[in-house]
Amino acid sequence: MTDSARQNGNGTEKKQTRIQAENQQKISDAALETFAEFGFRGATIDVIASRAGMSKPNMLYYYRSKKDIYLAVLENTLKEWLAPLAELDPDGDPKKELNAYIRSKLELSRRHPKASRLFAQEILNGAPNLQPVLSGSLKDLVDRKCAVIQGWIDSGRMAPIEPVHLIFMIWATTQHYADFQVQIEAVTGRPGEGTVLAEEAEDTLLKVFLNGLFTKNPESA
Amino acid sequence: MTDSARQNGNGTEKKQTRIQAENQQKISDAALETFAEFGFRGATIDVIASRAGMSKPNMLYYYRSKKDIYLAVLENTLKEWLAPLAELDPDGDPKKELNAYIRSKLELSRRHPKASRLFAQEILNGAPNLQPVLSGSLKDLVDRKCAVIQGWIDSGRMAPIEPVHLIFMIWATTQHYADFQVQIEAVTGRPGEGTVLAEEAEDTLLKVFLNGLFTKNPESA
DNA sequence: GTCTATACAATGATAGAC
DNA sequence: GTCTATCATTGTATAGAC
Repeated sequence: MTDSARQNGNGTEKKQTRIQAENQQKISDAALETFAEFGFRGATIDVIASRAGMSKPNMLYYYRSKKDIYLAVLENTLKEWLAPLAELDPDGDPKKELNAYIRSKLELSRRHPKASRLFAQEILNGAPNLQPVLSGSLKDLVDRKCAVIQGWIDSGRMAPIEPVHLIFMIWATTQHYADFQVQIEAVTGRPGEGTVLAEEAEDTLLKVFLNGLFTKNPESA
Repeated sequence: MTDSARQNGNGTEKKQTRIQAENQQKISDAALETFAEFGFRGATIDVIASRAGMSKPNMLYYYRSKKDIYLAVLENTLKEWLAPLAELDPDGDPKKELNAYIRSKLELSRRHPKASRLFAQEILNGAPNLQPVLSGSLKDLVDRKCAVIQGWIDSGRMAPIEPVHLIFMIWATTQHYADFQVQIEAVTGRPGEGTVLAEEAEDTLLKVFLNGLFTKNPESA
């Protein structure tokens, strides 16, 4: 099958490959949507093919199996999902750095809510495919950034909280607008406005986090 | 079938009913665990019956269908899940009230993580069974509590944030420890310690929220 | 590359003996 | 109440024509 996409002697390999790429993209989009909604086991290749606008066997011409499709979309979205945290700069101003991190995470949640829900499903399922990443490169990254935050705390530049729990707080609050979009729209009575609501949340999130972390001489709890 | 549980002339109806109740409990526990992990479509009655320690037909003697089991566990956990918010007392001290709310939500997440994950699955699936509740009684409750919080803000007793987003922030941060338990354990390198980690989070959560909301004259963001 | 037809396994649910 | 056996349906994947 990869062969048929390659056997083309006149230098127009790109043309063949483009059709393939377009279909793979359609499949990826449909698969992301479906896996994000129902998880790996709940999603069916039938529904994915239907949403991708092609027949089931044709879809399986591009990916051997349901699992192959799943792993492809999971990996596709993995890099960009972990990217923002890496930007936290030890030499920057703590308040500006955290402000930027919260904003970029919230924007990611707004722009790629399905990716967020896909990860949520994978984690809820016990992270059978992501475990190595979570306890490997992600843990390493988090450890490093916790050290950065701890450094800011030790030099008295922010409130003394537990860095790792602050990171979890930021993940939770930002991803919430993607993962629980349906609930948020229902509770606010604003169906279809998930993206707008996530935008409107930015003010409150930043106020609470930044005021909470960077106010001098807080009253004792 | 309900008949056979009732036809018992000697007043020991409780004895019959107890067996039934015990089995229903076993099924509920197994179903909660399974639906929380795989969602409605991903969970199989085979796995549920196996985890409940009984045969598939026997389980279906207690509940007609997979959907019946699902709706039962969903409803079972619904009331207690929505309870804490109702306690927010307009006449109480804002800081104490929010402190108590955050603590009770976090405790709920710690004590019933599977219930939390069950709701997460239902929401991710598009809340096909909870929609009426979300946009009905839950919306009403949230609306009322938002008014309470807005009252506190208007009287200058807490920082001017958007009440509904504050509520979402609290839901997100507390439920995160249940819903993403696998990730949290992996990232911290402390497998099996999800409950402990949620306990340890309390300090940081309360510091950020209370300092963020109740500090006078915050620096501007 | 795309389709129809189909093999084969998994799943939800029931029948009927005990 | 509980079991074994079974059935209808759905779901994954492949065969093979075009």
